Amino acid sequence: MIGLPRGVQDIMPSEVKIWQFIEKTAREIFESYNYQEIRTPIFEFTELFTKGTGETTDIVIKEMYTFLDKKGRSLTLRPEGTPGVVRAFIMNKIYNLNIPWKVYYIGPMFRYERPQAGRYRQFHQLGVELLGIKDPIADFEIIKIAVEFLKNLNLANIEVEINSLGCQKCRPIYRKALMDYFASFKHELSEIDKERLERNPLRLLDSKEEKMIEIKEKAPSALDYICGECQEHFEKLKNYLNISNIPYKINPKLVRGLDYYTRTVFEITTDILGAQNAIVGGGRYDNLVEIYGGPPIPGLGFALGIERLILLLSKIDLDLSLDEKKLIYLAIIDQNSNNFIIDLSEKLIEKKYRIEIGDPSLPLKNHLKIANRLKAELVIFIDSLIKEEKIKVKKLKTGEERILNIYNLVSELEIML
RNA sequence: GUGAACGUAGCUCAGUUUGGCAGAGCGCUGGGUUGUGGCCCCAGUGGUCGCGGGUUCAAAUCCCGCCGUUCACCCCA
Repeated sequence: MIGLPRGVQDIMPSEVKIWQFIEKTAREIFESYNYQEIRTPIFEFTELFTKGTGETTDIVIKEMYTFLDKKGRSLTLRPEGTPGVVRAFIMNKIYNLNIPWKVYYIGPMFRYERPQAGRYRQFHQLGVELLGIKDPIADFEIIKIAVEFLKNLNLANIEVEINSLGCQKCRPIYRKALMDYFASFKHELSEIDKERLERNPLRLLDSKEEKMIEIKEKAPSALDYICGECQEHFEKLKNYLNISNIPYKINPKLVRGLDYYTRTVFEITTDILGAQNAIVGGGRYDNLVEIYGGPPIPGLGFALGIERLILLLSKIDLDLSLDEKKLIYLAIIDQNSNNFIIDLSEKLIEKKYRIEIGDPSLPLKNHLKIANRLKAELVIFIDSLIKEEKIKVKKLKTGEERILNIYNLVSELEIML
């Protein structure tokens, strides 16, 4: 038997309902805030991610599925959604006519990591991006949409954490302060952390190594170093959150693993997912459009892991069968009724029923067994009665049976249901 | 990439400590009962014990390698 590569999986029919429910809810919420869906390619030039996501990030250093195509071009399966969206924004010159630009996406992402619960090599993200608004009301809107979405899925036990990483002007000052601070502990740092210190000292803040937890406790906080404008931006965001009663926690140690973030970063976490506690992550990226060679247009967004969401939802009871169409099982006993069966099937489907056409070679008993297993509401017996233009119908729940005239069959069925 | 646990029927798992005929429940198939399905009763079906190698008279069981899953680290969604 040929198996499956590590970290990828089938989403089988029995589990697809929850996916559809999540996607439907997402579309409803996002579109009610006037976001439109965008579908970008699953692979892009590798450069898009090295430049955008960042050379110092773990994603780029060790997690990308990168390969050469037949002409020797370096391509990469997208590890996250934002770079593709921003690329599309620039390539299609949206900034000339259509900002702010509000889009969302749903689709697979790929990262070469050791799989764990809620973490796979092919996983699915649902993300929202907003380009062209500098005002903190945009930061608020993005967080609000994420919270609203989770609320609509009946998720409790979630916490919003926010932080500000400053802008191009003040970030270097903070970066310097962090380097100076950690440099004094240099002899205590692990090899990886020493390297981080040089390349991206912000990343040291979410290290979970025992020594680091202690050291970083007293590390300088970004909020003390950011400039006046960034301070004001952050204050305004907090104010919006207060007004709309979205509870949040300021986490000065919250940094994110992508290089392009500026100012606001946020995460929505839960305590019931073990180490994979981040369910939503996002932030502002005011320089990314420029990094890709576009005009100076600010942007921000969030992404959410669908597999993790499903893991969370599996802990609460959800009835997803409510909006299903009612199932009618056609038990074919008389083999010479093809015309009638085809005609009846079409009529039932037109009336928004689901139908299951039973295997005509089965005995009556098996038809009922299968109909019961499929949770059919009604079984229609197509047997010798058809010669008298009559047909027998059984309601499975009550066992009630009726003989109906074929001419007003469909309307009689509605009465039985 | 590091450390640990695990992998037995379609599913959930027992059996591994101390090597000795491959097991249970659910499901599935057939039968009985029921007005013809569900409930109940009876019977049957189902396995390369993850894969490969080694030790042994004998391996699901002990040893080694590989693959996969899970948990933690790393990191992130």
